[in-house]
Amino acid sequence: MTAHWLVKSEPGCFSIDDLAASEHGATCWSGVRNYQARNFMRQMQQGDTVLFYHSVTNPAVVGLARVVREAYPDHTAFDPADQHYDPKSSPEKPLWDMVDIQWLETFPRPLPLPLLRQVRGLEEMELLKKGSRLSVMPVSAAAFQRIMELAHQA
DNA sequence: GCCAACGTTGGC
DNA sequence: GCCAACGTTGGC
Repeated sequence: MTAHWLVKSEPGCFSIDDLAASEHGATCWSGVRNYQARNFMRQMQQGDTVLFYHSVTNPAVVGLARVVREAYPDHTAFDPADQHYDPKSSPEKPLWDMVDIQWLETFPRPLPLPLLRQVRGLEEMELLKKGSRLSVMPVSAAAFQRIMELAHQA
């Protein structure tokens, strides 16, 4: 059974265009330094679909990707020069994981956060909950369906 | 730019 | 184990 997820990224840092422009449209989703988000990534399976969300600037769900490699150690945590360096993680005892995701599509029209807040049936989405700061979260099959419909409405 | 909400750290 | 202080996220 395919599961559905949502990942957040600041477009100024890494946008869906950056993903699409990556080699094979794929990238490692590194830099996650939150246990809850990490644990969700560990549950991701190859082929799971991933909604791509732009945070901060024009917050919106902007496209779709899929998991092409399941969780493995995030090597950026080992590099003292990396922005996401974490001395508590080492190649011998990795603390943080990442997955690889691949671009599938950029929606013909992005779905802005204020719009999503108005959609009946999405009220329970983690994304829409007050104070939600999770950067990786599960999405129910129903919510996923609804969002895909909205994204492709004429 | 402001600030609310949240997670983490560290003193005790 | 508690909790205050701090840093970060992210909407507005």
